[in-house]
Amino acid sequence: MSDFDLTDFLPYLLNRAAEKASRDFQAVYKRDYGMLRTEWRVLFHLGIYGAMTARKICQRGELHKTKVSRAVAALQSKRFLKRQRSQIDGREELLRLTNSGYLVFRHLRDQAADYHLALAQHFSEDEFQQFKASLKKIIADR
Amino acid sequence: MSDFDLTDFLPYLLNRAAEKASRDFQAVYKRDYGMLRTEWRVLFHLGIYGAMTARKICQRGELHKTKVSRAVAALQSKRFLKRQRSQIDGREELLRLTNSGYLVFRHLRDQAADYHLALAQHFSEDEFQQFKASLKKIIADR
DNA sequence: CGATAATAGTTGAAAATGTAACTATCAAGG
DNA sequence: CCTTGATAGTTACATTTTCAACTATTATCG
Repeated sequence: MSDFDLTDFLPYLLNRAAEKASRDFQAVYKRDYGMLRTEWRVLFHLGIYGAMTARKICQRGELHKTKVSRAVAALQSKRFLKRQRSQIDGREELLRLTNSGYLVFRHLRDQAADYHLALAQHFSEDEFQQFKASLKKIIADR
Repeated sequence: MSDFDLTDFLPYLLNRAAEKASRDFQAVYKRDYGMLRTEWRVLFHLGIYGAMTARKICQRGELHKTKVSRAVAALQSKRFLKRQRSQIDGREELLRLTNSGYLVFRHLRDQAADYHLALAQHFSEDEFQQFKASLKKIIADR
């Protein structure tokens, strides 16, 4: 019918691979903590890089501020983080994980590391490095 | 705070790369034809592989049947495809692009090829082949 | 044949997302 | 200071997606 090969079209491949990886890993944070993808991302940003404002999370993760705003509200209602209004700039809030939020982060971080390792099994060390480098090229491309 | 590197976590990288590629290419089919991602996928399946049932599209593209059902309805209302109830199995419908649907497919296929080429520019031939092979590994992994 | 189960596809309600408009605070120039 | 414009974050509304229940048809097996 046509010689265009869908299974070679990069956006299609990327989407299917991402959907698959997301579904697999989502199973963990959704089942165990009822979290959504953006909540997971926010939790990880705070867990890894420490307390920061929502704006910083938006910048670092290229997430829209409404997504982050909702994720923060959800994480707060689960008591995984606290907000602290800045004394210097009254618009900003510093977001900081609570103890239980940090425990959850560590649990999920370990699960993530396990899953990452399981995926890496499919590749040689070189292949895997190159694969990640290629993905970063796509992301970095403005 | 933690030595886990988010920017090296494969599901995260995959998601960001996929989001970026999707956003870029979505601009074309959304702007020109008001189509959604699943509509685009269904159109491409029919354009490339010829007429088939919704069920086949679900299987081939790993799409949920409600998504496909709604995409088919949308494409039909745009007059891009026709349905034909099977004589053999009264539950099935054969989906077939109309002439205008096929024209749209060809236009988008060309745009896709262009975009694909633009992405490929960032890689050597070998890198690009390897990149696609890696993505296929992820997808194929059951 | 007739009951039960399976399959193709649709639909409605709930959840999630995107877009734009909104509040509150800060910055800069006159 | 005071007006205008920018920024941090929230909210409302429309669009999409997901999940489960539904209809209609075919398959299986006593």
